[in-house]
Amino acid sequence: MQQPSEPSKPRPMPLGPTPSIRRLPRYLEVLEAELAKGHTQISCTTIAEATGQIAVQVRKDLAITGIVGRPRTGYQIAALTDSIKSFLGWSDSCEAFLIGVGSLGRAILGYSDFKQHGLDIVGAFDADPSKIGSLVHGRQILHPSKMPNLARRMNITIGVLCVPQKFAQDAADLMVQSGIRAIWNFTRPGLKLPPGVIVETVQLTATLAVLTSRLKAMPKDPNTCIPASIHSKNRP
Amino acid sequence: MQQPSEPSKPRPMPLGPTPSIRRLPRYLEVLEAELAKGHTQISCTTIAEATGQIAVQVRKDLAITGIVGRPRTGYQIAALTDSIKSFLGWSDSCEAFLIGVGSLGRAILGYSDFKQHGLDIVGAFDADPSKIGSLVHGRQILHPSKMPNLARRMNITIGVLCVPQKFAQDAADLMVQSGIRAIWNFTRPGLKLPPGVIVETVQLTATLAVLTSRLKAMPKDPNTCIPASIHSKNRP
DNA sequence: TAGATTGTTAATCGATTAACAATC
DNA sequence: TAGATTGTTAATCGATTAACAATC
Repeated sequence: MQQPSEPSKPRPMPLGPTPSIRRLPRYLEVLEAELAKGHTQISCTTIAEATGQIAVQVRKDLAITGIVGRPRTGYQIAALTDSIKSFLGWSDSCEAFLIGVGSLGRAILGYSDFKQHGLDIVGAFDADPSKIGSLVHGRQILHPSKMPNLARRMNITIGVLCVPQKFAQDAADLMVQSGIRAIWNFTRPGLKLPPGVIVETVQLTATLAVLTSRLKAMPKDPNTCIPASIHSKNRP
Repeated sequence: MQQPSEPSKPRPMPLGPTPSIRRLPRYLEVLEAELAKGHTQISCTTIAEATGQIAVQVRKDLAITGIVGRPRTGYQIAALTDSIKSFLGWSDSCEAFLIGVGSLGRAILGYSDFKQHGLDIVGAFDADPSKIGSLVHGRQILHPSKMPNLARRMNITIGVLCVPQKFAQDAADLMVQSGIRAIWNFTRPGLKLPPGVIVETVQLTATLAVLTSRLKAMPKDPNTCIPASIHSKNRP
């Protein structure tokens, strides 16, 4: 699969299909659990069972990371973990800045798991004077005007955007000016950004829409989410 | 499209494809903005431009809600809004309970926008004795043991699951015992639930994986997220 | 060896996009 | 009327699944 014949040429880095990439973090969790059980090898069948998928899909997903398994034995857990992390850019956690320390920004700052998942938020910014200087989960809040210099000095390439909607475009512009090239966007989609800057927008309302519409479409109590009575299975 | 010939028969409620459903909330935002501008009519072309899509897709997406437009004029904004909200189950916001008032749970409780998006969190639970009784964004935190009775009394059908991973299955079981039939899950996927209970899992690490892997695959600075120098465009 | 598992090619499935007649 | 827009059928595209030879 990988042909390391010309290591000097800047190879066209494989992108990989989005659905596969989205499944990779889940596989990492399974690998960690299996390693904790004392196993060193794992097969696609095992991963598939643990994640509720079929083995072929797991195999295809793993293949995009460049890993090569062995028939009969499967994959070395350690090597597979490295391969996935390397592909995702999670080998060393990237340093990131966060702007907008409202309740969501605060929650993200407090979610320490991200450090294992490629993201280490090393700076937090907010324009609210009453917040500046205060500590939130160990980070001192700075004024956004400090971002450009600091980001360039620290070579920050990832920004987490959590400001209120009306400040979203300005804050994104500031990130771009600061040399940030990838934005994890918790504001609405539709930011105008120069080419070469990557955005991933988290739309919580999209998943909420799926949940509520499926609930509404359920066989029982079809037209409302406040059923007349939960127990009246067969009304006359 | 809609043939209201047999209103008494419990019609097989249309489900609709997930990608379309995920886009509907975004259209609602556009409709609200257009209404604020004083418009009463809107075409798919306009919605498509505002959301960065093509008109046919918007039309197909809107069609799943049952709305019928008029050639030349498009759709009545008010009627379209109602149709989307009705399809999503957002006409009246559903009352929901949240369990796990850590930093993420706190953020969700504080995010008042959800009330416009079909979700009104009217109860918050946490097993931590130091939290019980305290107010978080206007809700008093209760012990989880109070959930079953309260949920049945209030006919709660939606639960928001924000507990630490190790308590996830127990908390989900408690929700099911409480009569909750749809779970918005912020813990890891893989909850074991009886048939008929709907789960939507929010995997922030999945979107983070897409962001970091795309960044890693960018033409500039391909193999690291800490570039040697941002300004050295053409190194010799 | 036999059998489980891999990697890969082909078939299926579903969503997106294109094409176009119908309509206001 | 002419032209923009809708609803719908057909074509394309991409992802998932099935089938199978290769391998340890």
